Amino acid sequence: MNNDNIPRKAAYHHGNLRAALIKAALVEIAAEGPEQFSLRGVARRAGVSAPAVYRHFASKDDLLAAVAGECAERMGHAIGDAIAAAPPDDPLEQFRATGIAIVQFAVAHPAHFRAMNVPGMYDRLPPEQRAAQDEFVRQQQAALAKAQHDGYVAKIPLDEVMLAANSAVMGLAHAIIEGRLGPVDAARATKLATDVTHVLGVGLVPRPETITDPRTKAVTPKAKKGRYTADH
Amino acid sequence: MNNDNIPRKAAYHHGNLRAALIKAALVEIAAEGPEQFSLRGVARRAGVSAPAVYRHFASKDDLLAAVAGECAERMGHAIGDAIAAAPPDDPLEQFRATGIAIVQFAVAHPAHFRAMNVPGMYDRLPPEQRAAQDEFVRQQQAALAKAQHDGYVAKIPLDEVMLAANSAVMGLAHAIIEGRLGPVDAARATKLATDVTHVLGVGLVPRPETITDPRTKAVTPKAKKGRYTADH
DNA sequence: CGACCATGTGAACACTGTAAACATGGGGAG
DNA sequence: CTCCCCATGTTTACAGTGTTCACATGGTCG
Repeated sequence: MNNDNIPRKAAYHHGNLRAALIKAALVEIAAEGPEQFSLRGVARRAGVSAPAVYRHFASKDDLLAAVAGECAERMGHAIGDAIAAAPPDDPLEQFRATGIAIVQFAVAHPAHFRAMNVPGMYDRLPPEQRAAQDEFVRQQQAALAKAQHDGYVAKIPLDEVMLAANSAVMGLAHAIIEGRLGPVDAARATKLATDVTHVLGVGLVPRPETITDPRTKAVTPKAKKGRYTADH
Repeated sequence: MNNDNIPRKAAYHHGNLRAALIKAALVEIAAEGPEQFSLRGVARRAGVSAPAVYRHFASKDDLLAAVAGECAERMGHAIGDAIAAAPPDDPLEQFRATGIAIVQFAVAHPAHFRAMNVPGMYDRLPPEQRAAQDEFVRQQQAALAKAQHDGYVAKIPLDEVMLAANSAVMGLAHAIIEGRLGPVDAARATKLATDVTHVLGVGLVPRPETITDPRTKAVTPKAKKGRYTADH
């Protein structure tokens, strides 16, 4: 994101420490995991003494928030690429691609993924990166809205679908990197993500007016213009 | 699980330290969160000096695994209760209830929930509690299988449905306790879980042979005895 | 009763995050 | 060009951590 030959604020003793620290933190966090992550370790890695970090970050948590922001940005790019690579005339497939991209990113960079999925991290994200993340969500939502408008998706409220889909994807990513599914390589991760989004997708395809309903309890989309009845 | 008046191994200096330590760790972890969790802190809380912990646990991680096991056991009980409270003749609703129970547990005890959802924790779980967790999964799967057999659930492979449903529930729980959905109280958590399981449920209800399909790309359940085609 | 061994303690080590005082050197004012 | 200032980095220090070792204690069993 920043070339060293363009010192935005100033070129100081180190060159551009803040950026170097974030970069060092990224490799430290990838090597040790976000829990073993040590401020002194990244300082060592950057060839600098520990308190120097405090000239650029208020605390260890602040540094962590910065790297989380960087991670969010990278994942955002991966997602953007996935959208771009999906069929441009198929918004549902675009939406689905975002989910698969997230799982792939998580399995490729588990530590980075976990670094940004930490309680309260979203609120602590640097505003710029948070905006980027919001922008991605907006894109995702737009694709889904278009898919729904084009008739690919049942008329369930958008935010509910978004929540369910994102929850499923995030949950799958967590399950994988927590090792609950055993060792999972990139190929298998893609397979699992495909399966999960497939199950979701089955639910999202609009259904005809009458459906086979063994009992009257379950979903009955007859009366109210396509809005299914919940049972609570 | 263990009454103090039944000292299984022996009654020693403290009474039953191991159990007391786990209990102390549970309140410590609930108060400080699983990252700030401090071995010395729980030792203090138990009125004992730090190295005493090492007579009962090999390391801090080992202690954490024990509390995670305790948490898993508690959540397992909550899930069991939820299944018992669901309509006994409605396996799909039972399955759904497990998901809602998980989200409710997560929002009620976020720190405990996070303590057991940590990379590699499942493998480190005490065998007994891991067995308990496996047993819960088995129950869940049985309910789902029965639901499918009874015609409530489309003929998607069971493990895929399990994965999708559990991913969605876990993802929702994570999203809530990470604060990405803003402040969420118990009532709202239940609402969200209901919504998500509802979206999923819509997908799980069997659909007739022919469906409204705007293009030929999407799901087309015609030929292969109910197995939908994936697109990769 | 007496010895043993499981259980708990105190001191110590390497490490961590963080604060305060001090050193340094590049860039702008004169 | 010179000089001073202030942003940047260092040294030292402190409290707290996980963990180990040598030692104290006391219940249990021969």
